[in-house]
Amino acid sequence: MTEKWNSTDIENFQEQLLEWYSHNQRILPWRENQDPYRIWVSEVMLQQTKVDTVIPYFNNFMEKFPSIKDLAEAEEEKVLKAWEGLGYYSRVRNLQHAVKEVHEKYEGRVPADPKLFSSLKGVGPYTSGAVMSIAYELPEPAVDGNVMRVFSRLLCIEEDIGKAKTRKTFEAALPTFLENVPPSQFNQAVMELGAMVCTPRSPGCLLCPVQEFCEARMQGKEQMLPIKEKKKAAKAREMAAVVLKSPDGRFLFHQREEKGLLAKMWEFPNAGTKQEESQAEQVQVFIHEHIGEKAVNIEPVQYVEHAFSHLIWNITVYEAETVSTDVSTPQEGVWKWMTLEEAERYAFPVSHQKILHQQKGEGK
DNA sequence: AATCCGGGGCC
DNA sequence: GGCCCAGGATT
Repeated sequence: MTEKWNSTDIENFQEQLLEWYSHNQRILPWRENQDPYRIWVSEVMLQQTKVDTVIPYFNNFMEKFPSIKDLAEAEEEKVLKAWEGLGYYSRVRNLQHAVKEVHEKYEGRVPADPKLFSSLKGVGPYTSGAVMSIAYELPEPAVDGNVMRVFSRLLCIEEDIGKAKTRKTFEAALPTFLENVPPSQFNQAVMELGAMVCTPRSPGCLLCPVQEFCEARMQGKEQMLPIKEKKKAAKAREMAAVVLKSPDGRFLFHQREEKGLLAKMWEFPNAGTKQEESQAEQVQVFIHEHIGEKAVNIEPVQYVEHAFSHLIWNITVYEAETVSTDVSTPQEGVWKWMTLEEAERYAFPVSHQKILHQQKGEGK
């Protein structure tokens, strides 16, 4: 792959890239220092998530959980709440699990050893390489989407970057490039280049500090790379959710299971509905089975459309009232009667935040 | 190796 | 509506 590169090429490439990075890098909160904990948190937040989205979450998270110890000792509910709206919620549950391990086994110090660090929950090849190189200056490759895009063009690598195996091709090419440079600067420079210049659509080759080294550019193929297979379209699912209100102004909420979609997030009672049958009747049955108590004034009040990557929820929201103040909760699962104010302490997926907002009169 | 797991912003 | 994003765990 790199047979065309002699050591002088490598040096010139490194110098031009690092020179560019030193003047063009964005000022980001996790670049203030090389605190391994801060770098780690930022890298987990940045998984499949854009920098602009992460910044406010990162600042808030650091305010609430400034150190390994703080996060290790925090209540899970509070941690999940700090992640509310970011998505991929297992990231933060895995992060807290791993941080507890660091707190207990390593005296609160992030191990400066790729093998040990990689063994922690939620730390894969990318995150390990990123934290080890950025925080500890270890010459580890950190191959993410940016790196694969930049190097697929640079070296004209035509493997499908959607395949799991392809990452290894890039990891194999990188060690040469990591010689005799500060690993933290080099890895971040490649990612910054991918984010700012060597972008997915219409790459800014004319502004690129290493355009003269780019094999794809020489062959006029920069628009064709990287190769990535297309994904299937999302499937729609009809749902009904119930805003069930008791006479004393509390609402029934449910916590989702420990595994699967939106694990451990809170929500209004809801279920998938069949299109062949009357949805209002299905809601009636659902309430009866779960509450076992008569509900009155059942009526549709809102329609929520929510798209995930691979799934679309079309939720019709119903309001209903229980007759008695002496309300019970269903046998199975975790349920809670709360006022809307109390519910604010818990983490809800965006789809159900839309319902909450409507109920608070912030709707539309 | 393929699938699951969120949400937002861009075209 | 499709695509992409500083990916990892599970099957």
